[in-house]
Amino acid sequence: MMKQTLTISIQDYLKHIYELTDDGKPASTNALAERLKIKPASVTGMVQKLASAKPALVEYQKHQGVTLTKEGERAALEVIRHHRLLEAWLVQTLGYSWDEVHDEAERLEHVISEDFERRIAAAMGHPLRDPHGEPIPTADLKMPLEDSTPLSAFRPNQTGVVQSVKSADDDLLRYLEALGITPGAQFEVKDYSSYDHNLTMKIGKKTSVLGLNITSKIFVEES
Amino acid sequence: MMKQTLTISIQDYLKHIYELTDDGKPASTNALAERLKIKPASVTGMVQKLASAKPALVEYQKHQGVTLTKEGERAALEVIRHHRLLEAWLVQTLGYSWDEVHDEAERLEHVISEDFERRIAAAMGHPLRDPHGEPIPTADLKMPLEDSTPLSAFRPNQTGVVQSVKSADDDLLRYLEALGITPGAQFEVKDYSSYDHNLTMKIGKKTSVLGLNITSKIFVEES
DNA sequence: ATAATAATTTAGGTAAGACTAAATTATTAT
DNA sequence: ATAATAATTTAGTCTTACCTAAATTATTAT
Ligand SMILES: [Mn+2]
Ligand SMILES: [Mn+2]
Ligand SMILES: [Mn+2]
Ligand SMILES: [Mn+2]
Repeated sequence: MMKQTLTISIQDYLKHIYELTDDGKPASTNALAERLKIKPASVTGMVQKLASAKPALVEYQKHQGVTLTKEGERAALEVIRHHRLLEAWLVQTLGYSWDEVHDEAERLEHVISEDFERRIAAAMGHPLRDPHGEPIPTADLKMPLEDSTPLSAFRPNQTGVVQSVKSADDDLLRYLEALGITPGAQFEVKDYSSYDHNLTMKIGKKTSVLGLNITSKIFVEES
Repeated sequence: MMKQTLTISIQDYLKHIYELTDDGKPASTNALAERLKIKPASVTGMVQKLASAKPALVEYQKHQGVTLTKEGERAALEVIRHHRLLEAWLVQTLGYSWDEVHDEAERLEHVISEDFERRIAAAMGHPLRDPHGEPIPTADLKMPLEDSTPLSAFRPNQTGVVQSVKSADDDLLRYLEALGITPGAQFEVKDYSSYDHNLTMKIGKKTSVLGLNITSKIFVEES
């Protein structure tokens, strides 16, 4: 159980690898590069380093992409817990809106102490989700099981509740908020177009037509 | 008016140069190195860089030490404002004690946004001093004038009020708190020893004898 | 005024983490 | 099965910010 502090860069790599391997498949060099906004060549270099670190943080084989080791996953969950707790805290105590919190949390996540983490978690009563509806890893670094499907899989007459919005795009978040699409919102699917995959949805009194680009980022529970 | 973000290292150099030049005299290479906990040779290198930056951040001549330019001073005050607002914020909203806040603020000061700065300042009602009694630079980056003298200059029968404690040593801070020596505390000097410069002080019901090492770090106003 | 000492600077190196350009390997379409 | 294309890796640079060792300059004591 090594407690050596990982660099901010490494923390970001691990966090993004965690998110990219959510589907069980290894994260590709290019996908990681795009997420991290750096060049693929740089990713290869770092990934090789992480794979040969004292306790290896990732599993890596040339051209096969990367996955996290147990150690790497722990470190990733630590960063994700920081990030999501911070987002919740910024909203709850400083009046940030859900489209403003991500960038601030992105920088704070790497520098807060474990003590700070504990204090904000306790101050908020140990919240289970961040402002976007994403689950917050527990203090012992277990990621709560998710039970939600992408809205894009829904079809007319199905109803449900919005659980989370997986996006850090502040324009999109403001747009969705204006439509009433935020965690907890109830909706009914009214129409579906097989050509462009548009979904017509009723939320409250509003009816909105959403493209696949959006519906694939909204996760919901059927009801 | 350049808004290019300075590196964390540079921000720390400027902050420490500000504090070291408080007395009007330039900061020496060695003094800076000690504060920054790096080697003097490294300080020389950085200081040369800061002096020849696009808008120069410091004034520097070989063997003469450094002082801040207007630009450098602005940047230093920005960091110091962050630091002190953060310390106040940590105490007021998360229950930190005055001996716990410094290290946390030391890391956060470099990554919070101007928006975050504004929000915590407003949430606290724009406090004038940090938990150690140090003045917080205003939003337009003016350092409030200080009107306090070191306790070490006091002699028997003089009375006063503690204004600030200039120390980041958490052991010392806890010790002083136990003696009742915190900002706002009233005291009377009972005795002075010219041999060791010890001062015997009465604070509330407690009487304590403090050495020069401590009395030179406590700043007070006579009353 | 000199010599010893202290402070500072120069020179040369290292480690992180990025980049570009070129080479290699995989995948896809013909 | 080949050829074209896409993804990935290698090799070599660059910048930042440190370091050590050696040289230089300043200060202090004799
Ligand atoms: Mn986020
Ligand atoms: Mn980050
Ligand atoms: Mn402080
Ligand atoms: Mn700092």
